Amino acid sequence: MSAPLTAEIEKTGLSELEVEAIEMFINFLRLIGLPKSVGEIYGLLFVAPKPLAMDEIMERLDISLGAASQGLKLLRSFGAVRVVYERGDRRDHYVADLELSRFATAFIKDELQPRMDMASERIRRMEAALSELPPKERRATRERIERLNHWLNKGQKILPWLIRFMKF
Amino acid sequence: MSAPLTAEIEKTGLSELEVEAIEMFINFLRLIGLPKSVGEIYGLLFVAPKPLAMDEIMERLDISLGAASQGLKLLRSFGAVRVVYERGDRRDHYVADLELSRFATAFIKDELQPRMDMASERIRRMEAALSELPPKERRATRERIERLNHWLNKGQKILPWLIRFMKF
DNA sequence: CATTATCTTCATTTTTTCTTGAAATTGGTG
DNA sequence: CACCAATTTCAAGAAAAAATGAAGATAATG
Repeated sequence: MSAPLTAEIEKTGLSELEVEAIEMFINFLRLIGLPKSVGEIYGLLFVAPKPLAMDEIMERLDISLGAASQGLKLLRSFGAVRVVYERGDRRDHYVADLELSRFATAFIKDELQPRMDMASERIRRMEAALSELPPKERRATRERIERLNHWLNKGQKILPWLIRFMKF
Repeated sequence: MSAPLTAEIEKTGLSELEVEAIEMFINFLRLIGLPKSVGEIYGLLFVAPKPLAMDEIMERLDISLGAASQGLKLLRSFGAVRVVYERGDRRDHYVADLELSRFATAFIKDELQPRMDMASERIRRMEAALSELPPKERRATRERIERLNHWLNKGQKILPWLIRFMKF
């Protein structure tokens, strides 16, 4: 097999640059619970020199119609991807929003904050359940619950700060 | 079905307090990619008034030998759980370390930092691959890679700070 | 040092999550 | 307004992750 003259990787039809970007985003987005296909799509769009239509994305990444549609829908919902209209083409075209903090804020909003709210309620219920405990265990258990509460508050405090930091 | 006289929930053998703690930790630890069984174990130990042996954990949570052994191994590796010796009992007994920051630091060390290191290398390779690009696209692409780099540095900067904040 | 309780490992099974693609829907176009 | 390209949805299939438990390893005890 001869070395390619361009950066195209024959087998995949993706340049080395694209492959690196795609793999990077697969890795990072997986960290916040997003499926591989979503990382692929965002990675491809992140380095794309021009807006891509869904069928181009499907073809270049070799993913299904459904994965492309659902992945783009999710990325749109995060604001991580935007639709741009290309004159003379019926298809929607997509560009990456380069503001990576969108992923973090979406994660906080969709995953972290709801769990923290639930945790607050749980802590309240745990405090109520303390009375059912043998008196001997009460003090130590109350302290542990207090510690949970402390952590939760700390988390709640740092989140807005973190968001601001990420947005620069 | 009559209301239980104690806090024991007949069906599960777990008190309401324990159930709340367990569910809370299942939820939070899942966020950092840990399986349900690990959250269950830590949650149970977090509110346990005394050290528990592995077989007690298995029985109370109704999980398998393997899940208990592997979960405890992982938690030990994080420092989230410690072994204490109970005189006159051959079994290892476990207590939760209450310092929740251990999970965060383990996550950073095991998941986040390695990916950041990989990303650094990728960015270097992407910069090298720029030369293969049509000159027209180079500037814009270089800027995007630069933006990735910027984010990565920002991340690297904030991590030690975050860790310190969590440890108080 | 043989016995036995305890614990770990790992091949298999189960469960969960992700992807696929056909069918239904939408919306632009002639 | 009928057509058809583009997109969404979702039931079924595939892949990945987690749980199980038997077999093997370890270590305490008499």
